[in-house]
Amino acid sequence: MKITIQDLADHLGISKGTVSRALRGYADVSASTVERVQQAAKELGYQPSAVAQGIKTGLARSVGLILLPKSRAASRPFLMQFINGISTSIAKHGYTLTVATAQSDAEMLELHRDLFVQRKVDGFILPRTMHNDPRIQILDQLKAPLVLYGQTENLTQYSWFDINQVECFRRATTRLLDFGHRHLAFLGGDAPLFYNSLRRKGVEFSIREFDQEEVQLQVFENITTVADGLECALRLLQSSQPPTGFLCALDLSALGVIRAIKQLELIPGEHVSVIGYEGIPEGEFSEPSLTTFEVDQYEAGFQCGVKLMQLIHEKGAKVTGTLTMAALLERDSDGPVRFNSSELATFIRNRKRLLSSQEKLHRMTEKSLRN
Amino acid sequence: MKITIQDLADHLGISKGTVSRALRGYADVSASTVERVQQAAKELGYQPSAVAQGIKTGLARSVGLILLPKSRAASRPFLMQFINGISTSIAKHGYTLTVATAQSDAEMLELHRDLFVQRKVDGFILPRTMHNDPRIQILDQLKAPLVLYGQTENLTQYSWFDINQVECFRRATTRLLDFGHRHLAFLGGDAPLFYNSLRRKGVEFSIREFDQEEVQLQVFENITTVADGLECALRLLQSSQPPTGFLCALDLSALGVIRAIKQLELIPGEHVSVIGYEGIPEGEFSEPSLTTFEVDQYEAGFQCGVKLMQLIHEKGAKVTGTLTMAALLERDSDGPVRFNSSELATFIRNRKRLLSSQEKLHRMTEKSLRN
DNA sequence: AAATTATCCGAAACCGGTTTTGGTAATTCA
DNA sequence: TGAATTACCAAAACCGGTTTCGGATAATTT
Repeated sequence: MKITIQDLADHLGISKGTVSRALRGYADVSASTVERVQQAAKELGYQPSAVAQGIKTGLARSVGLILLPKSRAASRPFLMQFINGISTSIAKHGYTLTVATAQSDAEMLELHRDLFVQRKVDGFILPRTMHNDPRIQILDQLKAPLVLYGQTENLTQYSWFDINQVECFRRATTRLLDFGHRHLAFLGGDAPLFYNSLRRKGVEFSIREFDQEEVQLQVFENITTVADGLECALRLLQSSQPPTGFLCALDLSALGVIRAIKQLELIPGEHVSVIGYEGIPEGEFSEPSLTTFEVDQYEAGFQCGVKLMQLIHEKGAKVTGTLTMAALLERDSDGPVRFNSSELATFIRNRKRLLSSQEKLHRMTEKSLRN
Repeated sequence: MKITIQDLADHLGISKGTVSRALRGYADVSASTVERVQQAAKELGYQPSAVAQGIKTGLARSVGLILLPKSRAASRPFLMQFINGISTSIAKHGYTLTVATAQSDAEMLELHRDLFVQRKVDGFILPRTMHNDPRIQILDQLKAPLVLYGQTENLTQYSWFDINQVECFRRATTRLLDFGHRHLAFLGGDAPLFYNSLRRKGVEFSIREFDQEEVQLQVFENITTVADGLECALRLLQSSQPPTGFLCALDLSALGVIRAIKQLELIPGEHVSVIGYEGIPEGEFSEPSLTTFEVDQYEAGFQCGVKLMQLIHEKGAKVTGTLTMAALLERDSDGPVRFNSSELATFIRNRKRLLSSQEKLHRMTEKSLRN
């Protein structure tokens, strides 16, 4: 069915070795033969089998990307763009992307090992780096080329690409401080992931830089969903010293904070400020729209692909690290401080009393109407 | 570096053929030898090279999925789950998923051909089926196994999986009709894609079923973004016969319609009803939240993978088609009709006059304040 | 005890390419 | 004109597996 190099050689009346050398561009083939072979290959639609090529070269011409979908409902809005970036950059080298998913951490490690040992991939891109990432340890043993999307403890040993998240959160925090906010809360994300400590570092750095003892910061971790953010903010806002500004490691938790603010009949961006990170599409449609950092996932994928190709192809290639910035989307969920923390606390208490008395009144009215 | 079958054979003092037969489970190997080989393979961490295996078996043990990201901003929130479904089902057969992206239709076709001819994949999953899908024509020539995610003209020739979108839109339409709406608009999506005609068919089917001449339906196509939906709805609502119910082929356009309604100072779900399709996360956070159909992309991917494995492995396997339902998420963007179309037109006209006079007043006040 | 059959495994062919080796014919040089 | 290159290509080895073939040994049957 499929045409092989032998078919092509027979058709031309030459040996398959010559066909191969002609197509690979060896010098010891006459120009006319090269021409004839290329012509015939095009006519017959011959393309060498990547599988057969791989056996001699030892390369599968594929890079691995292993995903860990937390739940069946999890959405990664920009996975498409990340994949697009990787695929676009590696396609230049005739590479394709092998994607697999694991349901647990253990399975994920096993998958990395198996894919490389079975020579299904020549290297890996590791997204969502963790502290002392176990994937790195395993791949190191196997001497598998890898590129990190994110940072880790030892940045000189591996190639990596990342957004300068320290700088992003420094800017976000300074922005709130400039707005006059003095009571801040940082809602961190997945604690084991490396990004979390970077984002917190940015917040702390900005506050230290601000050089004022009057700034209060409360730090929380593992606030990863809308529900988490909602619950956490609701609790904080009803405390005696509520924060007037929220710095959220994730857009999702920021959306939860906005919900909490509205649930307390306050206006996000006026009474309480919120800044997120990632630029998920929901942020544009929430009310108010979410101030956040927009991450270019295409670029991230592209750069990771480029770095991996270097590692695989350039003999003795140096590992490289790259930091870029994300764009701040100044939208409507933050602004100049209206109340300081104590005033806000009082406001919320009174508002609450008002609300409950309104409700009481409402219930009484309903009752009297029924009678 | 990497251990080969020959290394393992030497280590055991037997021939590599026997090692292979032992591991492949041939009957003509003694139980004790099988045991010894398996034991040694585990100890030395031997796993056969998929590349080398593929050359004899003719299989790459990979399935292809080629994506076409419309723009660098495009988000596919559930791609992760679709991939997860595919990967999970094919992993049972030792298969992995090869993902590539194309920037144009022509490049997409070329990629399908190349990946199969180069034997990088053994078959394809084709998402987003089109009318007379050119991918099918090309892959048919190559006799490449394929599974459609979506339907097409000839459903008996290929395996496919799809949501019963006709039924979904029949239900959505009947729901609006039951709510008392009589002037409806259908905002279709990408015209060349097959889903579009199915969704419209569902709307038309429901109206015919309703058996009432009084129902008015306006149909539009290529309304694929929030901006499209906004613009289209704004125009329709300010016409002399505005629809009171919008059926949107895509959640994104439905979000645009909601924006348009709010922009005219109307209340979505009260003055005008909107129903979407897909269940994107933004729909949950919009105000009001969007009534829509939730599509299980994991299940879709899983089923496509299962069907493709059947085609590749079961000799003379029959092609199969499967239809399932999506769940209706009854949220707040639709409800009982409040005004009929004429009343709504009057209401919008008056509201507009009111708004502009308010604005005039506002400007006068500002002017007098400045003086 | 001889003949037959089963069991087990080594040797070799094969898959579709790449790369090395070696030989012939044509060309260049002295 | 003869020797030394050079240009070109066929043949063969190789990559790491799978599968076929055939032979040696052991077990069973007659």
